[in-house]
Amino acid sequence: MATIYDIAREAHVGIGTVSRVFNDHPSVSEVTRKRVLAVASRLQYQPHPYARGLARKRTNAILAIVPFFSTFFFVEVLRGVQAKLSEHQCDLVLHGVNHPDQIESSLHKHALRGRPDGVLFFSMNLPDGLMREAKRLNTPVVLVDTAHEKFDSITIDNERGAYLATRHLLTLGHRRVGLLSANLESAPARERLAGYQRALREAGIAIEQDLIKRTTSPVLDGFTQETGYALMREFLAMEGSRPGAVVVSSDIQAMGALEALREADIACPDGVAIIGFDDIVVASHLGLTTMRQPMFQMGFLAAERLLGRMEKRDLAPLHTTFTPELVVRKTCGGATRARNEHAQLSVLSTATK
Amino acid sequence: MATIYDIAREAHVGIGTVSRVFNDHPSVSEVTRKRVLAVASRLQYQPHPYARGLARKRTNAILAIVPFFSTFFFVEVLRGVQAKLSEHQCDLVLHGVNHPDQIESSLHKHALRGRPDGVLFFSMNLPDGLMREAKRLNTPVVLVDTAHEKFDSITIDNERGAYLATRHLLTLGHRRVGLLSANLESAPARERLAGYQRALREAGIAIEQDLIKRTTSPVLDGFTQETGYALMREFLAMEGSRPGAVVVSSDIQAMGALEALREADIACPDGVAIIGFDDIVVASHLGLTTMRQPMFQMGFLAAERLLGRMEKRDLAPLHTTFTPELVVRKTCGGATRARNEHAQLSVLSTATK
DNA sequence: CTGAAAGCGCTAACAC
DNA sequence: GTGTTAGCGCTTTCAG
Repeated sequence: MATIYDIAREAHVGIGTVSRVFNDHPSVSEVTRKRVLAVASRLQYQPHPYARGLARKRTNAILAIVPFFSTFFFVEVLRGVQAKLSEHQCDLVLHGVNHPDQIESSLHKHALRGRPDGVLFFSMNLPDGLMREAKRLNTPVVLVDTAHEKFDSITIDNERGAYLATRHLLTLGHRRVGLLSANLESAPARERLAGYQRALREAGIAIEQDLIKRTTSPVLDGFTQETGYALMREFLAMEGSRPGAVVVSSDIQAMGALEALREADIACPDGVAIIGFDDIVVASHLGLTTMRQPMFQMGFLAAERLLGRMEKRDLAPLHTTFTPELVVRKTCGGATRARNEHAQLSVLSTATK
Repeated sequence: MATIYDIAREAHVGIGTVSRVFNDHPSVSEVTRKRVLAVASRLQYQPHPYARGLARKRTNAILAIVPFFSTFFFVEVLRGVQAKLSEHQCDLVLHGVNHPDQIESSLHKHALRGRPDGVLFFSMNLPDGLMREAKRLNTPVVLVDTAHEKFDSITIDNERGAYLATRHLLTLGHRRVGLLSANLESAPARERLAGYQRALREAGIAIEQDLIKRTTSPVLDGFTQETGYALMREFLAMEGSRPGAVVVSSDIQAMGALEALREADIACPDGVAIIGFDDIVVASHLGLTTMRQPMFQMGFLAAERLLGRMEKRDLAPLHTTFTPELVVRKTCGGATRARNEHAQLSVLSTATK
């Protein structure tokens, strides 16, 4: 591979000039600039990113730490991240975590060893180790789908999402609506519970504990198809007092719930209506009415914010919350939504605290 | 951040010695080694990967070019890739491609600019541009889920998979088994068709063109839920001559097919049996009997081979084929498979050609 | 505007 | 064994 020396020699200029040309430095005459560029392209010159990184003291790489266990969500977000990053000649290095417990250990070995210019941390509780390292190295971090007061974050308003989901059901005329929750140890699960309760309260409907089913399973905090199935069976076992509609705290659980209904031979919108949360890819295949999270946008914004933070590090952390958007399909009855469901901006608020 | 100079000074040794310590060079006395290590850990020293890369003339990064549109598959494979890579202190940089057409252009801007030590290329036809660049830079490439005679590849034996799927149905007693195919422009679709036909021929069953439904849709080569739905409806419209079982060329299409059945109120194993292909995550949720592709293993092996290739570049390309494995669930009737379905080695063959 | 020179942090010969 | 030195390819003063 050609280096600046090669092209400097052939273009009869100094290496400094070559460097300036490739850094859009203003003080280079148009003629020499062209000459340099010509030689460069003839020699198929490409700046060496590592040499550049060494000299500039940055790597032009951002690290994404993602949970390999929640595929649906993070891949979509990553698309958004890359969309933004590719505008900036920036590499995306991926570090997948297979299990939350494994974070601390795997992180220390790998994570910041590569000295990324910034870090995107997804969906998990920010481990102390990472936090300390990031502070020590002064590496900007933006949190996605999780939060911490000391760092920028992009999150979903779970409370409001569940509130809207519940309201949708109420609007459709349901009075007995249940909540199929997850493990309340998890913050999203708690927030979604709160939204459900608020909607009922506002509608003047008493909250019945029997209509709130939850799990203590630690596996993915209960956000699994299995718990969805099991908890729906509990609802079905209620016989006479069974709810006519159920807010399910995730699409993946909704899949299990739907299976339980199918097994029990209960029609879905008619026997029991169901609304999910997330809008994972298969939701549309299943005709699942659900609350969409604007994943691509979240990723895009996350990358944007990280890039921005790399410039101005000392501003107070910014916290942006997206509101999930209702996507009406078949599992609740009601109108079918128009086909073009994409690309709607749904920012609720960005707050500094 | 501390550098080798800092630690050399404090440990009263030369920088060469420090370097040797961190490269496990044999000729360092145990005492100085310990002293150096002590100082290093006190100063929280971490070798700078870029400086190291510059000096060693390699980046310790491998590039994965993945199709962002076939999420299910590539994330699983990536897990395998990372499992292997993490044994080698090697970064995984991700480049997602949103649409096959976009490869050439997006690649030239981004791909090898980062000078990865190796490239993993997924599921798409190897673009000429990439091929030339890789040859020019002498960067090893291994192909995953796609092949090219000049490069190593890890693929799935689609013909055999479809053959086994069809045989499963025949074993279950079906005589009229249909094939719900995709766009035959795509190699996997053609290979799966071939396997289906071979199974019938071997069983002495005449191949009826009416029992082979396909699409000409260019969208993802027809591997979509929509075509599955549409083609299954064609089968259902056959009335009297309708097949009792259908081999579907992908799980995603099988989802559509199942929906068509549900709509038509036809029971699944009993009215029409269905077998899919891929074993994407949701297959188990749906109780879909299917042919599993050992994705994690494929990724692991791909990384292993790439790492190996980085050592010995000049051997003839190796082509490894995995055979899909039958996973019996509910959509064909028959025995339910044991729960522990993971981690079985299912290599068929590695060939040099 | 442009050339020369001093690093960036580390590896790898090369002497001793 | 260990210190010294010359790069790796590029950026960035500093003169001119």
